Amino acid sequence: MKDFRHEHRLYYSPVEFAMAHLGGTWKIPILLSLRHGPVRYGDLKERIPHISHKMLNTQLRELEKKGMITRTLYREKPPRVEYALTAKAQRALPILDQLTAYGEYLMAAAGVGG
Amino acid sequence: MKDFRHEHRLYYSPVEFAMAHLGGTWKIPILLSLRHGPVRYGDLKERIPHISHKMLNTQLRELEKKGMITRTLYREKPPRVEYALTAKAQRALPILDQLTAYGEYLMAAAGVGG
DNA sequence: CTGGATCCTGTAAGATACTG
DNA sequence: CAGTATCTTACAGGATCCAG
Repeated sequence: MKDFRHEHRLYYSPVEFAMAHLGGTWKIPILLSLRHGPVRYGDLKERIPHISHKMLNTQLRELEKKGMITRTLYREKPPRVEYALTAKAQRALPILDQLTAYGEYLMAAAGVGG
Repeated sequence: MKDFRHEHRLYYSPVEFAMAHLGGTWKIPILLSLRHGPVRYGDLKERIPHISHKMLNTQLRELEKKGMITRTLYREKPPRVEYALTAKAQRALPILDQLTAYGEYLMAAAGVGG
């Protein structure tokens, strides 16, 4: 596999490119929280325990920029904003489910979380 | 999902636990390089472009500690060390293949790497 | 309600040089 | 050949305050 650049960053493999879209602490929880349809900012914040204000915003901006989610502003008062998965992100859902299952397997193997 | 601790670290979900075993820049390339059988340190270093001496060692130690790989020392001269996947890690291979495929899809969607 | 800006800390990760 | 130690830089992520 040949290296390639994208948005000023160097990648070494397709997996690394995929991880740039899914990796880190928060991207997967956010994507999973959107799997059943659009969710607004405040609800997202409630659904994802421990996420800080800043990280939720940062990650939403990144996911939007990468074309994984859409942002829709409804000009009401107070304003409402809804986030939703794009087709690109929906294609990742089966993998995320497998990652969840694998994580549960690892937890059992490590004897935690029971 | 209830939070849990493991090895002094706090996790919020099974996915996050799985990502601790697979995430970062180098763990997946290392695991994929071991998929067809044991590989020695030097060969591993050659097979994984751009990885530094230090990162290879650090990640190998981490993977070993997490029970994802085994380390076998052969007391020859010069000494030989072989790394191999454990059953736990082998269970991740299908997911890594899907991540590769998804990465290729994302690359095509982004118009890179062709 | 939604979002941005700033400051601060811990960890990831590269470069380099050294050891059995 | 395989591995360690040290130094340094970049970024992830938290706390807090400000704004449309």
